[in-house]
Amino acid sequence: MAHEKKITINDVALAAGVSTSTVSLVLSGKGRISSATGQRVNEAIEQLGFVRNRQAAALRGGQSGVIGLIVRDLAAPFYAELTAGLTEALEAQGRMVFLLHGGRQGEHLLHRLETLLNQGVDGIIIAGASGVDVGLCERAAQKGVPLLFASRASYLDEADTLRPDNMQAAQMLTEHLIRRGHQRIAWLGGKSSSLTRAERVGGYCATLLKYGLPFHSDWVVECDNSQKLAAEAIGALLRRNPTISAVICYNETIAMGAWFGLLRAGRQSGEGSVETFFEQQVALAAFADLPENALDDLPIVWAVTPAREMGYMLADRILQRIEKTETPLGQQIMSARLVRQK
Amino acid sequence: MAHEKKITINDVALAAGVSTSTVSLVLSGKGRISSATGQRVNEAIEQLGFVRNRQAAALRGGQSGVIGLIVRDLAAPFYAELTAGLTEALEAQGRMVFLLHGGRQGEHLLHRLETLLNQGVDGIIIAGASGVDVGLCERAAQKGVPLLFASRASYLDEADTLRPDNMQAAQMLTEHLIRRGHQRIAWLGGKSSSLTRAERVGGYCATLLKYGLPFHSDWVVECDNSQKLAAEAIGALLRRNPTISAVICYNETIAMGAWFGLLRAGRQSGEGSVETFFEQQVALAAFADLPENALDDLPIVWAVTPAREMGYMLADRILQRIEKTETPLGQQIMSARLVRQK
DNA sequence: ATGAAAGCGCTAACAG
DNA sequence: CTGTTAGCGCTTTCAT
Repeated sequence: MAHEKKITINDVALAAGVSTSTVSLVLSGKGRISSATGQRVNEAIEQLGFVRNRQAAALRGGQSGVIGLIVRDLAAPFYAELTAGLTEALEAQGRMVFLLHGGRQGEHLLHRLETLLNQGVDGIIIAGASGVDVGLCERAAQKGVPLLFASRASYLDEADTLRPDNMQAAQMLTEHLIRRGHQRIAWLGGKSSSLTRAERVGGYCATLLKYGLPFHSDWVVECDNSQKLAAEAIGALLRRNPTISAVICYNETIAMGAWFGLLRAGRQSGEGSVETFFEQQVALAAFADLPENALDDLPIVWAVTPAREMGYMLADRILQRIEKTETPLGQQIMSARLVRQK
Repeated sequence: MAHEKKITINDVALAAGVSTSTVSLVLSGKGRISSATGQRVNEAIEQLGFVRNRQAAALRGGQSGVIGLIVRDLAAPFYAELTAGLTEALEAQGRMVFLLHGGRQGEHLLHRLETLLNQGVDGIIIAGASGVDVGLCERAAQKGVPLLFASRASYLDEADTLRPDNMQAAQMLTEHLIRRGHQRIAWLGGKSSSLTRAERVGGYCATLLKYGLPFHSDWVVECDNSQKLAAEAIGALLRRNPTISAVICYNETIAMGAWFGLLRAGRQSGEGSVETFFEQQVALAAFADLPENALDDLPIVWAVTPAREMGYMLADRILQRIEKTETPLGQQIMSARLVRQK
């Protein structure tokens, strides 16, 4: 392999007949350089096809142009979208992303953070951490590196955080059903240990009460994340409480399962009237992470978390934190969007 | 912000009572270091919580420990899984991943490559590029940086490539149906311009012929990627050709749509017998990217592309190329797995 | 087996 | 406005 000779600012300086520091100044646009010199330097850069070596820059103390991203689970659509959005936005700003995957464990997290810190990243984003110890924030603060969290619920109170507005999403969904005339609205799916679910159920419950509608704790059904189980659960629920006219589902899987369950329940009865009842009378609403165009085929109302835009916002926010040294920390929330069948 | 002092190999050297070069040697395991010294150095490292600064190492000429990854579309499950697998495997080897997103355009690709090269990455993986010009490979070769492609079909003939075995997957699916007694097997979905589809249809067709079964070009139906359209298409197909007993679907969306279509077709007829016929007699098979556990609820046989394992393989392969300077280029294919309802 | 010294490419004082 | 200079943290000959 014929390793090509690298062109450095020295070569550029030589070609432009200036010193290296002048080139550096032009590159970073800092010093007050005469436009004539700037011109000449830029021409030389162009001609030689010079690209600044960020490693060296970072080593010396400048910015590396790199943001570290620790993602809990890339294979989950929510995080994939978020990562896509973040990467896109950051690249548009001429920056790059260091990707670390699987940020479950606290201990590992600290080590990962350390790794990123030592790579000289300009900022760090942790997506999907739950129960973060303050050590992380302190460590980053010590190093003077902005640290930002993105999560699905409000785990972190003292850190700079972006998260979806789960309550708002649930309120929106519930209110939509109520406006459509539903009064007896049940909840299906999620594990009660989930904080995200707690927030959503909270919004659902609050909205019911706000409209003076009944809230029955046995209309809130826990369910593992499986279509099959959801189908069974909704069948049982409706058999026990035939007056329920709408069900809010915790996510896409539950919603699909619920829909199958309605079909099946209608069919099992063997009676046309009941079949019609279930299919036409029970409305389905659900939360979703997927981009909207994937959802347009089922008669379900969705509250979609705009994961990609969360990525954009994260990019904005981290850049802000990097540029302006003293940006106040804070919680930022992202509203969901209502998506109905076309 | 109180920027903490960084611990460098100097600190380690001081603490261990050796010179910096000794520490460096221990770190890279190169020089012949006495086990006693090695011990002492490692203790010091441990105690001080030292983490080696890769940037400096890379700058000086060592390895950066970083692999560049350019992904076409992170939000697509296939690439998300692949990226997850790759990142996981690479991290396990103490390496990191530079993520660039959106590698559609050739021109941008070259620029992105240049960016990565200038970050001092040890290797580059491009996932999802189609129609790559040779310039990329040459450029990487000039710099002595291994370049690896991952794609969904065999676009690239001269490069080091990993891709799924689309023909094998289609053969497997078709053969499975034939073994189950199906003789009249149709194809639904995909656009005829897709190379992936071409390879799959090829496998399907070849297997039919191999078993002496009929291949009708009008049993191969193109279809946009929408559940609704797929449902309509399968209805029309079966109406035109009522003897078809199995349908192979191009992907998950098509398969779901086809399934709905079968349900609907059965229902529309209003006759129990026809309903039973469609539901019980028409077998559905399909290609899928999703991890297996998401697929267990529908009576569909899946050929799943093991995207995550492709990520692992990519990691292996790039590391191999990095370590052993002269690894022959080559095409590597990844077989699909058959997944049936439990 | 280990240490001394010379940079990698760049930036940031400080001079001029 | 621009040049000089001194490193950032690490690896790597070359001595010892």
